[in-house]
Amino acid sequence: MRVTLRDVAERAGVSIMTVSNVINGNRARVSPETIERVQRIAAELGYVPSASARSLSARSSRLIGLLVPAADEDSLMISPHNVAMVGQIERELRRLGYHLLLRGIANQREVTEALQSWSLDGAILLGFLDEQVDGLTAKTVGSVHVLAIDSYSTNPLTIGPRSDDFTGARLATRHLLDLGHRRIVFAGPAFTGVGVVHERFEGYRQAHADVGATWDGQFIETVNTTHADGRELGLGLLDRHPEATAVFATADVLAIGIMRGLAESGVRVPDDVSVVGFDDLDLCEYAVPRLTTVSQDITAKAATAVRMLIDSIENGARPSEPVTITVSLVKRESTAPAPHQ
Amino acid sequence: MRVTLRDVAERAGVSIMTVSNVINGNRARVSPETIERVQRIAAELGYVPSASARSLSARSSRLIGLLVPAADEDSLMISPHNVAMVGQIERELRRLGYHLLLRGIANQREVTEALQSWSLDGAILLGFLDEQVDGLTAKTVGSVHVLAIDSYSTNPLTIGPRSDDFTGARLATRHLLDLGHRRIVFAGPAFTGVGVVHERFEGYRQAHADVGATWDGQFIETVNTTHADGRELGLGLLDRHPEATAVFATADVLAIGIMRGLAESGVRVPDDVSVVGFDDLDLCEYAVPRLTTVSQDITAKAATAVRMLIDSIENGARPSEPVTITVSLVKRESTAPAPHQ
DNA sequence: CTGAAAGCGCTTACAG
DNA sequence: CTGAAAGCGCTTACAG
Repeated sequence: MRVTLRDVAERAGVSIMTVSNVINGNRARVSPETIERVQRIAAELGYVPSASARSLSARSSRLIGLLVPAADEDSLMISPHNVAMVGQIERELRRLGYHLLLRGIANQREVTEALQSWSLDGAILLGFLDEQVDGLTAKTVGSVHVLAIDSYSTNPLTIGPRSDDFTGARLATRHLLDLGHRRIVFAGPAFTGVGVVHERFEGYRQAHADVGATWDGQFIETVNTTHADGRELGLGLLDRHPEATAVFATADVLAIGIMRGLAESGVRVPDDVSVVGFDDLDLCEYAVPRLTTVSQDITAKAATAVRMLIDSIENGARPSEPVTITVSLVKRESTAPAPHQ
Repeated sequence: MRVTLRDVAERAGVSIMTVSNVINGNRARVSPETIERVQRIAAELGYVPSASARSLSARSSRLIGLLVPAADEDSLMISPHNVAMVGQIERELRRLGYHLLLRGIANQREVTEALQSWSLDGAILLGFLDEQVDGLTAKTVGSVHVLAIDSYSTNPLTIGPRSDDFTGARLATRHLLDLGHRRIVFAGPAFTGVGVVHERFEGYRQAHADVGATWDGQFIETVNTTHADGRELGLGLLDRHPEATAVFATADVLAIGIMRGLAESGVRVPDDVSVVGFDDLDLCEYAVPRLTTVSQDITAKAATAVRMLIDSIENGARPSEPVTITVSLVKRESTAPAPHQ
């Protein structure tokens, strides 16, 4: 049987309320001797507060949901980049005395269920598309504080942190331009007028403008963010773009696939073609050659997300605008001066 | 304000109990018309049951904890291999109507707190050392059903699934032996007389015995399971073992590091030295050459873990012995016939 | 500094 | 087929 407040109270010869006050650190209300005695007895008995009882009677559950998209019968769709986020988020929440409920979301309707059933104090959306974030309304989220990571949705309910995608792409492209490259392929998934990929594309464009380089729409290659698609692109790259001397890929996995495709078709990286990625996964260090890429500060992003959310929960300070997390360029071995043509 | 059973009951003109029965599918007890009406009204009102109220009054919380080791101020220590496990476990639990609480554990004492505070129905230990698993007693786990994945601890409280490490290593080593290799280095972390690495070592030894090959204790290389340590080993491998023609590494990341070290020191893989890994991470396909490795059936392992745990919870059928998950050898490009010496 | 009462939203026997 | 009562373990005003 579980040890309850009542058990501790009886043993200590005080009321349940007093024990509750001691456990919750409302010390001003209890005499030092009582505090000491109650704490000792609680420890002896191995008392652990019941979180469900707490969340039922108090307004707060100290439970945060981490919602991640999941195709219906599929596993969670956590990208390698987001994996690190999960670990960091858990750590930050634990440090602040919150617990984490990890939940895959197969369809919009599940969001409400996920948020309400455990009376979550808040929730973090990780890896959702902007359209999905747009779809959240006051009705679906209720009174739960929600925050989306890496979202460019303008939904005021979900404002959170995101990496500086624009600057990252601009740095990466500028690095290539500075090395003398003028025919740089942009490789990434299809994009619209808003969102992560769009921002990275704009950064790529801006870098060209920064140095007065012309830029050609021909150089956009739309591919899925997979190693296989990257390899495919790498294999045919110089057939499609004989003048190209560099590639900026919107993800490391993609970039590494491209490097493989290039290698298999006899193109040397970086001697013939330079390649830059985005994310700075561990993978980059393992690749041959080591991949030059844009590094995101995952720890900062996770910590910021948690801080914003908890702030919003505890102080009612809903953020008014997104926080941008700084990125940096990590130069490794996959980029070199443009070859003379 | 939250919609409660009472709200639905009032609107439907029935008692709270009847609504509860309908929501929980105890249909035998309610007339079809009432069921229909209650369901319609619950949907209209957007009723979502309160999980904390449920778990407080019922014996079941339908909450499963996923406990993962975490150094005190550190992020979760989830290996690449275990990442996939998390996603699969969440999916299986969701399919069965359970929720997942993800919790980092910095010290043994936190286990009790984690298990009791949310009245977990059960918990899965992922990535714990056998010694830590050994330390769990009836007192620390209370009445919570617990299961450890990939553990060789003999603790009867934590019996769960684990990959067939012995057979995996045996297959990998046999593959090398069949290719004519007779000087095969075993590279892995330090191990004792029990545990995952020990099992893999025994498999390595057994494979030698299977073909009547002699085996030399000199060939054991103790390294951390990191790319950096692998590279270090690869760099000096032929200095330390001039006769070696192959390496069996207990992890893919390690194997890929070894391949890099070998390449950097001018040794060709697989022409001069063959390398085999363990895990079959996505990484293996990205490596150059693609890594031959032992594949674990992660989906099966996760599904088995969840099935065993839920079975234990719902039917009181505590497993009496561990379930071994089949492994297989995936031949890729990092292994070739032994060179003539 | 300490306590008795009400209530959070549900489920579980027990009646009818 | 349907319901009234008790209780799960806590917290929140409100008294004293």
